[in-house]
Amino acid sequence: MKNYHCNEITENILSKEIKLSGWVGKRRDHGGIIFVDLRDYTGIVQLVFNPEDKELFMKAESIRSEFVIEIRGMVNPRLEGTVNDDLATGKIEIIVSSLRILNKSETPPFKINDDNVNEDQRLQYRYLDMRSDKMQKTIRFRSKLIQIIRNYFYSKEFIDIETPILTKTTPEGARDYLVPSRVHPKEFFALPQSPQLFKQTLMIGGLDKYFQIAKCFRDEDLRSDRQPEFTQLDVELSFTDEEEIIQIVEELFALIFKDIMDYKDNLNFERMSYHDALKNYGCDKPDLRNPLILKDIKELVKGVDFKVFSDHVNNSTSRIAALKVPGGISLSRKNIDDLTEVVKNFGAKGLAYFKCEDISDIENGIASPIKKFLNTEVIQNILTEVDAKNGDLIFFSADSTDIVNSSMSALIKDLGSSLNLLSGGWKFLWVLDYPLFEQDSEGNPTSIHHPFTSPKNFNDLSEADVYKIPSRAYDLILNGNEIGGGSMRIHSKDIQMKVFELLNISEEEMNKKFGFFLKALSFGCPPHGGIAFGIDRLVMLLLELDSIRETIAFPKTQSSSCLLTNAPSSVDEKQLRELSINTTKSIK
RNA sequence: GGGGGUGUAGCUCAGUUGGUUAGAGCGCCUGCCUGUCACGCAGGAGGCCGAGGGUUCGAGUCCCUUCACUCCCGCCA
Repeated sequence: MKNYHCNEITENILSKEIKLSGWVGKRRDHGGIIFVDLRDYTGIVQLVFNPEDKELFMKAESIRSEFVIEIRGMVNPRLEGTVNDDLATGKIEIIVSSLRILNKSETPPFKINDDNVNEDQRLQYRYLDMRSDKMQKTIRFRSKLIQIIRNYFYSKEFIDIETPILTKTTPEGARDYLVPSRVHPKEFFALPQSPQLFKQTLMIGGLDKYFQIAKCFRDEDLRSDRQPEFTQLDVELSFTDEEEIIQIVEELFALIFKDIMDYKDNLNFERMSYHDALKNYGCDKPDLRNPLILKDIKELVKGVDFKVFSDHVNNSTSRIAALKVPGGISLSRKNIDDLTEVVKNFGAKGLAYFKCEDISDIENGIASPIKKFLNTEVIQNILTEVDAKNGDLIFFSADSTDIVNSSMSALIKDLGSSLNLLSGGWKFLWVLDYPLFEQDSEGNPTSIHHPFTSPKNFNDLSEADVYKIPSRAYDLILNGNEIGGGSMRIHSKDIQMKVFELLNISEEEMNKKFGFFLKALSFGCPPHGGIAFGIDRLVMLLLELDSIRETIAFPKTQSSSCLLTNAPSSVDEKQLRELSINTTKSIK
């Protein structure tokens, strides 16, 4: 006899005897008749226990929530007036003839599909949480996504290669998770932050088209979209260029959206330079669904005797920007105070604004706490620059370029969602023309992507201003979230050494850390490039989930612990001795 | 490393200016109930108020320390 799933029980198999197994969702005992909602991952079906069979009925009285049962019974149409339209199987029910209790269950700490349970409870009892419709849907979606990705790359004759999890520590970048070597006292493996050097080495090894669904590890602080171990789609090709990689990726996303997103329209991939992204949106991952854009007004406030502006007018590392919010006049004092807190988070000192009540009358029609510092001509020029209309609110930010950009992009993001300004569904954006380097907090050059990214032209490396050297990097942004990034790589040892040199890495240091790779580059490395995507974050975006933890079966909490297993945990002295390890902090 | 929020029954929460025996809904247990599907009715059990310290005649409530969870900044080549 076939073992059915709950959603397979339909009016097509009426009066047929079937076998069904699953979990008890809910028992409704009416004394003379018992109803049980039987649940599996496909849905719920109602079982009916009648009192004629005394033994069966008594057994049914003993079952409780989350018992695992197997039943045999007859599929019956429901009596008139007892049809449940809220249930997919609400037109039928199963008259049970035999019941096997396959396993009992403790009373669960929370109901399976209760969506009002705190996350720490759900993580502690992840196996119960997983029985919920939402988790089932997410985890199965993730599996299908990975299946599509694998099939796509296999069909394009890419090969799937596993790279090591125990590998060599990579300096710079994120902190590594370290694994002590027992055989080599005082030496450590590191878990990979990404398979970057291995995949490039594969190219040198003549494995032209590589992909991997790779686990990566970074020992940094967590966020709602960041986990210490995560899964990356990693791709690398030889004898290729940016356009080919972009085309491969766009084709993949077209397939994903068609197959599992139920999306009929053609996807539209826009392109924007890094420079334009920062200028218009203050960040390199703009959300194109958001209509708000920044305008530079430094030139317009040159002669203004107002310290907030004048401090930055002649500073080349400062920016003065205006942000017009159409209809923003309706924002209350409280709203604006809250937004001020948002920008203060990013180091901004405050948030000045104009309320445009009547732009034809600058004397009386513009309300602003900073109006007294500005003459009519300056105000008029600003209104013209942002193309203000009556009812608009204009925010101002003046500070170092970094602070203006980060605070104003946060403001744009906040206003976009709080004022419901987002429109247009799925917006993909390629950000191109990144510089090779940016300045770190100590004023030294650091790679925007990673030090293996190729400069646009090799002789660009002799450019006097290192921050102007263009690179061959590209990022893919979806609705304001970075989902993938890649580049054409350096394939010449000399260029690679030159880039290390510009990053102030001594020859001795580069040989110690990357010697194996520099040597490999010298043995006929083909031109190559690739890209990588964060799978967890992609699932989160596609399913519009609040946190990356929802996409991972067994995620870590914000303090990088696992509530299910209580990892990490202390270890025996004996284990430590074997590894030649002394701990410096006492165990809590 | 820094800032914000939360922590009271199994779950989700309320708890006033410090003042008798700390509450509710759901869940759980017992009994009754033959058409429910948020079943109904009656009764019942269940609390180191996250932990430690302090102020006070008296602390869930005030103060200090600490832990856990969470959001954000830094960080994440």
